[in-house]
Amino acid sequence: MAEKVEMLEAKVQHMKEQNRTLRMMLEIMSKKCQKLQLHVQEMNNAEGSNSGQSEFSTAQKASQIFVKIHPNDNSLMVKDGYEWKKYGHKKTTKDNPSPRAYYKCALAPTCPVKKKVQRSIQDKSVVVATYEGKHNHGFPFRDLFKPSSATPEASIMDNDLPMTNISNDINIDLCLCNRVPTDVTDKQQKDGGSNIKVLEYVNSLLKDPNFIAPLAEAVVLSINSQSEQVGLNLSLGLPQSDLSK
DNA sequence: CGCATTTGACCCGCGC
DNA sequence: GCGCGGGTCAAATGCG
Repeated sequence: MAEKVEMLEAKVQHMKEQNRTLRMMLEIMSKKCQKLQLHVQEMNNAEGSNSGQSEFSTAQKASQIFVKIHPNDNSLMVKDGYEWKKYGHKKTTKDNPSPRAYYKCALAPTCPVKKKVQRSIQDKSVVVATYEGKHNHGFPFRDLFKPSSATPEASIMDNDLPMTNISNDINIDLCLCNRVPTDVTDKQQKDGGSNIKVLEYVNSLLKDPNFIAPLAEAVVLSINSQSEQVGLNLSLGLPQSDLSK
């Protein structure tokens, strides 16, 4: 009996820790969201003074992400949580001798989103994924956090999305789920030991699917509920996902 | 057998 | 008008 009570207490303690971590993350996300709102306001003001310019549309603009892969990996597959159907391939292109693959979003037959994937001409261990269009369906959370969808070697390093300057931190934080523990960036190394411990703890939590899926959903819903006030819709570090539909 | 991937052919826009 | 190159289609192929 006493053992059971101890076990339950331990569980409660564990849940409390998880809760605290979740709250911390939500707090951080809220702060970032506030920064984002400020930046959007600045952008809107700037656009207003630029009356002659055409309207900015993220749906029309192609965005790029850079994904580090294993140098021997020739698959040109970029795991970003969505399902993609390959519909074309080019052995070489004029500006880049590496093969290029063409993908369509396979999650919805009517989804217009396309993706081009090609190795970077500068760094062969990096592939450049170019996204065009906007998803007209929700984001597949389960697929994103399925172990099989997180390529060990692949980690999103940087992106050139329209929101890069203002929400890069958000992207990097949430993309940790795609990282292996050994994949420590320079930035993380500079942060010192305490951050590494936090990272280890976060990694242990990230291995628990029962924790991950509700966490991600809660975080994104929280952000989006705030973002709706300024007409924004954030993604999990991914280009132009549409979570609210 | 069904589905995903591969790959050569074809289409179309653009520059000369 | 022609050639080139990027993008797409669809038959062939491979795999579970």
